[in-house]
Amino acid sequence: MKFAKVIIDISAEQVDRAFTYRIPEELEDRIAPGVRVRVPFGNSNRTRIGFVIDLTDRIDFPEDRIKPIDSLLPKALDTAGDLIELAAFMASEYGCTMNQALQTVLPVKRKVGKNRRRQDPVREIEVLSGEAGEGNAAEAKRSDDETLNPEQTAVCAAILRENSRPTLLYGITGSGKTRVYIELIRHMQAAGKKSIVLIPEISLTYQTVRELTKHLGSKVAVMHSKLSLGEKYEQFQKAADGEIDVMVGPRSALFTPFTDLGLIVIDEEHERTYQSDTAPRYDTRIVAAKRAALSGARLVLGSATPSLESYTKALRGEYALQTLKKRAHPGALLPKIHIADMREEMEAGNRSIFSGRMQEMIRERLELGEQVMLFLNRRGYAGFVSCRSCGTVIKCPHCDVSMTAHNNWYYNPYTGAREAALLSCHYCGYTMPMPSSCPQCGSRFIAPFGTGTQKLEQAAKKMFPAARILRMDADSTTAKGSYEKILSTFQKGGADILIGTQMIVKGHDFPNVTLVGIIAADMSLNAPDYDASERTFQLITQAAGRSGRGGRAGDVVIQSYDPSHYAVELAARQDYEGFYYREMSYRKLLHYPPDIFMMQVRVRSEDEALAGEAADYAAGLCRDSFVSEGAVLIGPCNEGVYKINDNYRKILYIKHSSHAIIKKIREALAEALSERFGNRKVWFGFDIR
DNA sequence: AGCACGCCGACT
DNA sequence: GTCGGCGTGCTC
Repeated sequence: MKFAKVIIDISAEQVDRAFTYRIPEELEDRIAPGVRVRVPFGNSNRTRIGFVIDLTDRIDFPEDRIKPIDSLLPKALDTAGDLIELAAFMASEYGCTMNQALQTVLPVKRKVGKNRRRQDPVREIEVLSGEAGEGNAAEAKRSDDETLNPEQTAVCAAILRENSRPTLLYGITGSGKTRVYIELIRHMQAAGKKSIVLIPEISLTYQTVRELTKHLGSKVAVMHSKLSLGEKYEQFQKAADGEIDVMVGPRSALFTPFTDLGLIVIDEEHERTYQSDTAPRYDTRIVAAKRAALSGARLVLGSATPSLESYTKALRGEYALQTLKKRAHPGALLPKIHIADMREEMEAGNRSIFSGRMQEMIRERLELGEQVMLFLNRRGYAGFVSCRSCGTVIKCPHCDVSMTAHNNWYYNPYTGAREAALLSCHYCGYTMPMPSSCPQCGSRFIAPFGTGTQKLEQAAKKMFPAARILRMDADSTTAKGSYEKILSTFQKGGADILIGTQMIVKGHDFPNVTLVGIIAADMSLNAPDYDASERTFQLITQAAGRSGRGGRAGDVVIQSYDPSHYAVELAARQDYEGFYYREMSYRKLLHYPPDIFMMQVRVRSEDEALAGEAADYAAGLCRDSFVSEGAVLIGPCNEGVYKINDNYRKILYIKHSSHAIIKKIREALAEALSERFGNRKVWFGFDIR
């Protein structure tokens, strides 16, 4: 092969195509798809870096104008050819440049810096689990039995039989999904094949990781989000060198350069972290399905609360569906769930954060020397507005999502309190003044909902002065290793109450926790997103699963201003199917995903007028050209937080029932917008759900 | 993204 | 007359 197709490392559409370069003889045997090279580029022959994506003998460009590759970048990693095809898929699926896709898919060698101390992530987890003491020993005993129960065996066999479709593994909490993964991985190891296990976040699921490393030993490598780029590269290097069989890690671990991949597992597939928030904004589940197809690997998506999207695909037959309905340890009891109606509490004169039931049960646990977890699912900065007397939440008349109070607070001269002056809708931009009394019942106790974990901690300290309280949230875990410190302190019995945001509800096993309190189930229920109910159902179901794992049945108290809401009720009953059908009927009625496809078009500019002009232009294009094709346009309007970093942010939504058409619309829009605004300081982003 | 070419305003 | 503005177009 005398020539190489090279993508230049510049993320601009105009140069995002393959350029042909001559391969100098001395480099002939070292140039392969996936390697990075230095090449002369442009009029001035400036040296630029590029990715080789293909080798060829035939050229479609005058030979005398073809320049030679300058040199090879040191220590380039041998890459599975599949990964380049995967990058091409991502570029087309998510409308990013090939360069961006390659940057995401191909590990780039960086200096191993900063976190050098942390040599072996697996050992780090072992150290942590060692500290956990008896809890760990007890768990080891429980999982000693290597045999699967009949249900798990059947599921494994069915997954292995499924050779073209991904499998959705719906298994209730405690049904032993991890055991199934381990069995599948062993099967692959026996066949000489490699496995990738994706998890939402190491710190949140270290128990799953521990189980995997314990059963699969030294052939497992673990990546986590605190690894430097250099360290990630080192892990990838091990995979490329065949030193390991299994890679466990967050979504970027999907791109582990295994050449003989047999299995991809996505654990807790409903988690939002599987959606990338930087370009290319890919959905790990979609890209994983592509990678599995390209390399003939099995894909398993596991969850106790599958995303509506995945369950819908399973029902349509696009995914195979396997279920685990039995708890793996017959002794393990489901927790008892109590719902506290906060409106009644209000009526009875209780204005504290804790319902009478919650106070009573916390006291009881403290006396018994058992532990309590209090969970507050605070989301975002924007607060919804609700009536403390009747539970009414102010909603947008056009969108059926909560109105939010944000960024426009004022100090009420009568009460001295900071209050919202204006409410607006996240979706259509409709605004209304903050009402002074409840439109439903007239109560004056109507206010933005804003309880935070710090406030909860203070209240708990005041109410239970003798209790030792730990708080874990984004603010208290910024320091390295602080997660682990808080968790291991709590696990060793160093505190009675652990207060936290959603990070405390995931996959931890605290045998002495016999009470889980969900302080405000309505918090996520009234987030201004169409999937707020789904998120709430998932959180409550997962949180409830935390209580009483040590052989005793635990209790869960759910506090809500809207306790009859189906998400709360069905989560309390652990009724996933019931929730699925109920929520799907709502999505169908209002035309939200996964019933249809919805594209977000985001517009940003430091120039407010330009942002507005660009958003209006995009909307105009859509009305002129796509509405006739059945597309529905919503907006444009200001984003929930209109200005960030001096950038004004506009958003519009385009809905369509066909994925192919919505992609076509994205391409047409992207082209027309770059034609019109390409040289102006405005940025566009597209995102299809 | 850069860099050159190219065609119109105020300056040594 | 020339220096320089940034609009348009190309990069193997």
